[in-house]
Amino acid sequence: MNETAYKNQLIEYISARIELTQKERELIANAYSVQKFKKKQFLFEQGKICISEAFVVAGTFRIYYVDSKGLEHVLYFAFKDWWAGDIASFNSGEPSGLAAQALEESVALVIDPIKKEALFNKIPALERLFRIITQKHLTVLQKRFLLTVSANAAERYDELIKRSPGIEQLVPQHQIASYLGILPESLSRMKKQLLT
Amino acid sequence: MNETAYKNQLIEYISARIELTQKERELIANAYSVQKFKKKQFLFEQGKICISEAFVVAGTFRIYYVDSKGLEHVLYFAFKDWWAGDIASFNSGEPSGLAAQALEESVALVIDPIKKEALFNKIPALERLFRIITQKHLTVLQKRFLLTVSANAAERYDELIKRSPGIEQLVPQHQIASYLGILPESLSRMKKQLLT
DNA sequence: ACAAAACCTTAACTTACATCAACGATAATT
DNA sequence: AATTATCGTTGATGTAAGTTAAGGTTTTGT
Repeated sequence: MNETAYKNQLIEYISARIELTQKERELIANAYSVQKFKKKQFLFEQGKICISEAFVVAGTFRIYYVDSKGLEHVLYFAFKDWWAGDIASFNSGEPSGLAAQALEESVALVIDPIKKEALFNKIPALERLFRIITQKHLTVLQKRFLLTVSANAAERYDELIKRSPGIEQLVPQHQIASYLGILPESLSRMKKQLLT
Repeated sequence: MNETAYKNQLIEYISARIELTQKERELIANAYSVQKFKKKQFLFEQGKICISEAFVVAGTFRIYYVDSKGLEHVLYFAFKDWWAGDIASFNSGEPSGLAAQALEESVALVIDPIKKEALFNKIPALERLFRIITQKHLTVLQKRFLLTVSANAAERYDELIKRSPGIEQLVPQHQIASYLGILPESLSRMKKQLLT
């Protein structure tokens, strides 16, 4: 697959949501750059400034946080056609509290804050689209938070499997445990119990 | 305090962030309506469509979720100069998963989705401001989520007291427990232990 | 092809917080 | 002022998930 094909994937994603002229398509395609990632390679790292916002076109990333005790917590997985970034760092220029790492060979379209700002000024409808995307992300995170505080690990596991069937083929089990907020040992135990 | 004074509070909040002409100030002041709330009165209710987005000018609201077991979980408190709403329901027209209730006599400036959309079209800079506010809300929720999964109740309590000193004078202790994700009994016990 | 990582499972033990129940102190309502 | 809710505390007991440790399997890199 060549660069143009990857970029067309983003153009399709955007033009399914807002109207784009040919000129605007070119502006967008030129603003983003194609980046390939080997397994375990980072899109951005915790503690460094995140100047990469990415649209995943192939593969999978895990976006996670390492706490003060050294434990990792997966905030979300980014699959094909998802966005990956640290909004806080990307917009403020402060060091990121998150890291994003490829779980397999992956490809992403990446933009930096300056180019994104310039795009917004040239294509106002894009700014509106990103406002709506951010709202959507907020509602998803809100649901995730409320589920985390109101349901136990087995219920959260059920919900994940329902919402993302096939995720167990894409993501190692200890990463799923980290997403659920439990240890791999606990997930293993839980799955054994669910069988009975 | 009269209605104009309340509306000026919002105008000040906005004009501290973006430039506003006199005409735009009037447009904003006319789009919002002043609503007074008695203790325990609802700004919006879970299960009903939320067509109210509010800027709190006096008092305090709790925004919370009632889970399938009937337990309440406080998502956040909205104090003076904070926003309160359910973005998901407000924007989609679907029933709200949240409720917002006044914890004391309170006053809020309220707008509905149609008037807000109209305002955005008349004042494009306002749309940009709300994109930034939504991003900010997302980063706050993200921090709250990561703290919830990585720290124990005592650490979360410390963080809350540091971030919102004086909150214990404003909000009853069982609401703080609900915000922390523990039962009132656990918070009571915890505070006793912290004293030793 | 082999060694080294990475990953998964099981078991015994520990811990943070929930649950259930009872009681005193405030605050709201008539 | 009296009555009723609401709120905070304490104690005994229960439980989901963490911790530690070990062994087996699969994947990766050279």
